[in-house]
Amino acid sequence: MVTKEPVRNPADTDVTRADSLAREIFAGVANKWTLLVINILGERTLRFTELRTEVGGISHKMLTQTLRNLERDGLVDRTVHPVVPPRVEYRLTEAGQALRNTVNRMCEWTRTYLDHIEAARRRFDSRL
Amino acid sequence: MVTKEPVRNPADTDVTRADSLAREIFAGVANKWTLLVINILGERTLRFTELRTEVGGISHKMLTQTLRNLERDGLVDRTVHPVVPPRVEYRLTEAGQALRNTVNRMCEWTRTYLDHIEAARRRFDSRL
DNA sequence: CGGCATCCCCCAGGATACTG
DNA sequence: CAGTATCCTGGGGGATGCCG
Repeated sequence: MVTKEPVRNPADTDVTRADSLAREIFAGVANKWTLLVINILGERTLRFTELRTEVGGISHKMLTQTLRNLERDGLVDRTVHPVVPPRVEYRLTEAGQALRNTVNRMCEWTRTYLDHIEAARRRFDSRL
Repeated sequence: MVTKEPVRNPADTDVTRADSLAREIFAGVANKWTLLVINILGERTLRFTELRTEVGGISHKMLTQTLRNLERDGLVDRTVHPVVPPRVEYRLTEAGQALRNTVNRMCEWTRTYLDHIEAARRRFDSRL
């Protein structure tokens, strides 16, 4: 007799625990380059170089690395067109799109609180 | 003649630009420790040590540093009770709460796609 | 064009310790 | 208990170069 859906050990799904799988995944995704790339890759399909120019300031190396991780986690699809010069296209998978929704909110949040934060900083810095 | 609300230079609000204010703020917030701390500080008010134990794996130094940044940006309020031993309490401001909403979604996303991602990784790793 | 490897530097971030 | 400072190491991340 087996449990059909072997329910995951709750310890794995707890972002709070330093050694949980959830934490591992969360930490892997929670960094600026990953989130920015996901944000740029909206509904669109983009080539490597397009991505590179759209994500301001990202280096060739970091973009490659970020994309490999995203591909490995199944958040982006990578399509290689067998032509010369090579044409490689990236687009979000369904899982990637889902994450993108949250990233979008984060970007909106940034815009919404820009002034607020800038003001808070001035206040904080100008007292002592 | 002045414009009443000096509309912000669009360049400042574009997360995409490497040198925009939006990017600066986004990048400052888009890292695991900051997001985890914000997530833990839900509606609750927590003391330093409580936070320390609730955010598994964070070092004393990183927690201090993260909290200072959040305080500076006006995302958390810091209350010092003049007693000995000191009692310092942290809670999210309205801006912090707003950000927390997006962080929560990100945590939920992590749980939702745990298996999905784990499977994708196995597939990716096991070919070549 | 896109991937991968190499070199290298700088700083994120941990460990430790002293103050109020 | 909380904050600050110092020390020190690993690895994040840039620059460059060479292949397919």
